[in-house]
Amino acid sequence: MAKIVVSLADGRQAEFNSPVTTGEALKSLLNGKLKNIIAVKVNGEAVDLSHTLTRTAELDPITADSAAGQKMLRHSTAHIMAQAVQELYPETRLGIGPAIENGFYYDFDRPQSFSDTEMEKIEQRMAQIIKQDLPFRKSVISKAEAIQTFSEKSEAYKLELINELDDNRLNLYQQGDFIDLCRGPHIPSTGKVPAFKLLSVAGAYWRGNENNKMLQRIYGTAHSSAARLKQYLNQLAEAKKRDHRKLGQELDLFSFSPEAGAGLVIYHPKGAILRGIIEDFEKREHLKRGYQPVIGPLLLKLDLWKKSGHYDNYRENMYFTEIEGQQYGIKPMNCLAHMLVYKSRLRSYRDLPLRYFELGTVYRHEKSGVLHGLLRVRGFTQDDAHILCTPEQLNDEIIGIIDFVQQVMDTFGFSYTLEISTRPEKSIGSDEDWERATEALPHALEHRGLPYTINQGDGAFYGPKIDVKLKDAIGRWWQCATIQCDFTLPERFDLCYIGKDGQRHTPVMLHRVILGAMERFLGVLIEHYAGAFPVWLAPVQVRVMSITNEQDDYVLSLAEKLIEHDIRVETDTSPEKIGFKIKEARLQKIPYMLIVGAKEKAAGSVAVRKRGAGDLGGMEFDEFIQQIDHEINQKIH
RNA sequence: GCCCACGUAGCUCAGUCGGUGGAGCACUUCCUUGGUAAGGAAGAGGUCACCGGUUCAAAUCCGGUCGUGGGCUCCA
Repeated sequence: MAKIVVSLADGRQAEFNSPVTTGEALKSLLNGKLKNIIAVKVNGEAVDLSHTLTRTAELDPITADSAAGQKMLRHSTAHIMAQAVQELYPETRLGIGPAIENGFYYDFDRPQSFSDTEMEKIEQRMAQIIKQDLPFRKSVISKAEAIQTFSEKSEAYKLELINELDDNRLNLYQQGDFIDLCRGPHIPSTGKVPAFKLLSVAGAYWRGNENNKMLQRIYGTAHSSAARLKQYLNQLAEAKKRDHRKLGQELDLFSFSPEAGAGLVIYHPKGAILRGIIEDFEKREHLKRGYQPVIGPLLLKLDLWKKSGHYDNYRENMYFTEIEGQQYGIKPMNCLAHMLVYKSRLRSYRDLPLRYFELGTVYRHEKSGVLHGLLRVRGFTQDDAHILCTPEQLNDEIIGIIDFVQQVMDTFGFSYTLEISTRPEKSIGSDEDWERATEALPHALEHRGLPYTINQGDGAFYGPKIDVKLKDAIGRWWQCATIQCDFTLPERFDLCYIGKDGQRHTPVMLHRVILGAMERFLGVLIEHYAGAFPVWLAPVQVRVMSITNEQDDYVLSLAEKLIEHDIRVETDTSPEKIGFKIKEARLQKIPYMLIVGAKEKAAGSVAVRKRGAGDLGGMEFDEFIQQIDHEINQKIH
């Protein structure tokens, strides 16, 4: 038999005359030290440390704190949790249990739901299993054997998975008496889990299909050390502090009222100002880029929604009403009125592209369980536009929108991810049009060298789309900007333009939003800045406060001057000590405090305190105005 | 919509075994005029989300409705 040569990337080598496990091979390469290594890549493929090498290979150790290692650690911890659950509650049947970002889950089918005390018991049993240091043993079996094994255990969900697999060689992993169907690889033994915690229990449909049974999903997390776990839990606690729902109340930006209805935002003065600032910014940016403002009605006749396809494809999300026997639909999208603007006269190819912009308020019937602060509501306002252009102009228009998105996101300091969503099952339009549109989108992104992922079957019913997603405080992604191709609606509405050839042609339409919904964007924005808005966005930019009530008149005169400079200002002339006034202004995250006592009043100056920087000392009033104006104009964040 | 949990003063939260509800902050009044993260005192504030049931008696137990939270499904 030929010699087996194993090597590491740094060139270290070892030779063996007979097959060895990867674990043994690594031991001899690393002088017996494996402490943090839980698996290994063999010629690029991740395998267990118990994997047997039969030929020469390059090894790349996977440590517990690497990305791949953490994922494996979490996946193995999911198995340990399943073992604990079945030992404690043998009537429980298994769903699936993968690693996810920052943790893992396992889905269980059990007649009773898991209570808090049961969760604690599960956690304790897991700790015991980890202490026992049971090895994860892999075995490769045939499909028939797998069916036999899981039939004996009455694991119907596992059987369903097995039956759908084409491969006749399946992997089983066993630790103690617990056996699971699993591709692997796993950590060598249960004792290699340094720190874990169960976090929550939630319902989850089997295989993500709402027609299937709802299972109980237990979420948990595992880390390569107790310190890392603690750090992660701290991070979660910190994230909660910047939750926009909490900040929205603390900063008096908005509220919801059960009396008004779920998912309907009540903007308080400061929230309304913030939104207004963003809307003003948006209007200017759109005008700069050749968009024309238009305004459509909130209700349109039902027949129009039938014509557009919304009634057939989007009815369950719409609200309807009746006026003098005539049926109306409340708009869930803004496109219809924009098409009516286009249709109001005959268009020439010389008119195109036409870019209609509207801060359009829409209402959608979202299922009650999905409502979520400002991030998912029933009434919201989109920074919506519809671009009508010739097919030849399509690419440039998409590129223009992508650049627009990039510039706006840079202004707010956001990073984001791009996704292309393709044709869904429920859709209208010809195969040919879908193909054309689906090609145009990646083309534009590639033209700008932007990375993206594909989201199969997640497009709108009328066309494919590019989605821009932003992250909230807890790490959830929310779709904000979206660019959607549409060849269908212009046809349905008989839109046309006269081409160079004197003939009628159908224009192409792009639906697009930049911020998406003002509500959602505000929510993400609040979390992004943790409520400490840059000066240009802050609802209150300056609070002027007196040291003693002797200076109240001076405070009021300063406030007047600031208002003349278009600075948003509040005054504090309460008979409190200055420390108390500062505390209150800090809690409101106001960017600048102007503190004036007898000294400043006499000199006509101000003492400036800046959020994050502290006491800046005395300053001439004009100097302060210059400084804050600069910050506002440059939109410094 | 589905699963689980929760709903007590404007806010954050106590409230034991079923026996007519408390604290801190905020608010009002008074005192205090103090130079960079909480000065002091008094007062007011509640149909314990709502509706129904069990009970001599319900914030507490049960059912329903509304709302909220964590998820699933679905979307900006």
